[in-house]
This record gives sequence, structure tokens and C-alpha cells, in this order.
Amino acid sequence: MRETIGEDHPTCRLRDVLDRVGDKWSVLVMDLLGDGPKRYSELQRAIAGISQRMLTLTLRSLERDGLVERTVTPTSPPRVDYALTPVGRTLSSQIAGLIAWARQHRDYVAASRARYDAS
Amino acid sequence: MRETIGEDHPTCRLRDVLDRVGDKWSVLVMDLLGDGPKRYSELQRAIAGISQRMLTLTLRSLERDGLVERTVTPTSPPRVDYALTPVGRTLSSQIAGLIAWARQHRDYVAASRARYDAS
DNA sequence: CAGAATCCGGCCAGATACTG
DNA sequence: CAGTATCTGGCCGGATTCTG
Repeated sequence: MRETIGEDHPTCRLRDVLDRVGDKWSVLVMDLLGDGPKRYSELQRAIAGISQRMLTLTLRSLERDGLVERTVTPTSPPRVDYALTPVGRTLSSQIAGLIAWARQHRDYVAASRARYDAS
Repeated sequence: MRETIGEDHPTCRLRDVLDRVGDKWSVLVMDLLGDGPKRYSELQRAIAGISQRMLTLTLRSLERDGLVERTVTPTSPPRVDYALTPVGRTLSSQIAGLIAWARQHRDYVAASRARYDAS
């Protein structure tokens, strides 16, 4: 018997977790961090179009979920590194699979859309 | 050399595909259809809290992307079935991995959040 | 450099009503 | 049953400004 997707759970609803996973910026950040720790500014440069606000919010929520660890080096100017936690790494590899899928099928999807829109 | 995540592509930007993948309702629908074809009303019942509008929009865009096939049986009342396409099945299995991850780590995430919010 | 705070406009999701 | 059409309010995300 499959679990109902919208079902509640004592401590944490399944969908709450999926929402995080499904968040646009989170997916991109997790993928990048899969390559190794990155500084705040590195992430900002690597992710085209993300605003400071959204990068900060995204990193905070990932940290809150125990997927990303934040390390501050109090030099001047300050340096902040972000790295995946062990659990974060397991999610990142799932996401890597998704991104690989997107890369493999982007042309198929584009063609499908073109055909659909034409009719 | 890794591809820049925000980079453009001649026919279809990678992020466009990821946005679809990352869409809350799409993920749930793709997962359900992984079990086999379903009628419109079955999907609506299985996904707690989705509105008619969002279910229809989600199914339309999945169909447009070539991930879901829509079959109308013009009886009275009409019957409409939705099934994954071959490519849709490959995505659905990726998503199944994601959902399995969420299930395995929901407690960890919940605990992390609780600890973060307490401090 | 790595944010925090504030303001604001657009869009999207939900609710509602109607239909072949 | 399986939609379509329309309206509306909330909230999300971008832009801007300021700081240790």
C-alpha cells in the first residue's frame, strides 16, 4: 500500500521536505556544492540571475534543514564557506541525477513543446 | 569543465526543464503516474489539496513537455486517462528516488529544523 | 565580502461559478 | 466527469540601500 502523498506525519510532512527539494534555487545550490565547498561570492557568480536576497534565504533554509554547513572565518573582509553535510551529500547526488536527466532530455522537451504549441 | 547553470542553450534552457521538474505539483503527479495510468478524478483524490485549476494546468504542461499522454474516451460522462510517455517514465523513476530520499530523511530534516529554530 | 532591512509590483494559486 | 473562465489577494522575488 502506497502512502497518500498529501498525508500528515507526526513530526514533518513529506511534502515540506519535497517543497525544499523542489525549490528552484535550492536545486541549483545543492548541485554546485556537490563539487565541493564554495564561498558565498562563488555561488553568486556561478548561479546566473540569483539575487543576494534569494541566495541568502536559500542558504539559510538549507542550513536549517541540516543539508548545508556554514563556516565563518572572521578575517577582514570576512570569509564564509558553505559545504554539504553528509546527509546533504546524499540529496545532492539525487539532484545530480535529475540534472543529468534534464541535460539528456532537454532537446526532447524542447521539441515536444514546439509541436504542442504548433497545434 | 562544468556547464554554467544559468547558461543559455540554442533550443531550450536547462533551467526551463529543471523548473518543470522542480514544480511542486508536477513532482507529485509524475510520482503517482509512475504506478500506472490514472483518471483525472483519481489524481485529484490522491493529491490532497490540489485545486482543479492547478491539476489541469499541471497536466497540460506535462503533456506539452511530452512527459504525459492524455487519452479521452468520449463516453458520457467523458473519461480521461493520463499515462506516462516512455521519456516520462525515465523522469518518474528519478523522481521516485527523490521521494524515497525525502521519506528516509524526513525525521532528520525535522530534527535539524527544530534545533535551528531553538537557537 | 557577506550579508540585513525595507519597499514594492507582478504573478500565481485558490476560490467560485459555469458547461459539454 | 472533466474540465474552462474569471476574479482577487497574498506572497514571493527583485531592486535598492546600508553595514560590520
